[in-house]
Amino acid sequence: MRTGKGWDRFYRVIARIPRGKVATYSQVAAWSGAPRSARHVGYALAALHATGHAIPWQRVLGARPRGHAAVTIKDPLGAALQRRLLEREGVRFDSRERVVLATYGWTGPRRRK
DNA sequence: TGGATGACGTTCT
DNA sequence: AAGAACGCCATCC
Repeated sequence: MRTGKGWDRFYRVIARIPRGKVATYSQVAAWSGAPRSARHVGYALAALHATGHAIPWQRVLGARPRGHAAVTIKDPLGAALQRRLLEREGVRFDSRERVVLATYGWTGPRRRK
């Protein structure tokens, strides 16, 4: 991608999110070492379109109150795709189109063992 | 070089 | 409770 390595940190964390689990933009930012840069995680993911990536972008959602997360992609088609991809791997959305992090949230990268 | 831009998040109305 | 207003800050142009 034409944006530089600044976003590789985000991609590295996102690439480790297990299938069937999700993380929020702010969590990815924090686990990448840039705790105030949640926006840039989304910005970095938007840039993936051109790269022929292998990043599980669909596993990153926007934070919501009470331990929930939701799709925040503005483009309706992209949003529908994200939800479809997640449901395909077992993530369930509630009646308000939100995901319960207690069930599907990734707990973050493990410290070296 | 500086201002605009956002797949965000929190606080204030 | 819903929506507007900010704060954030790497990248773009």
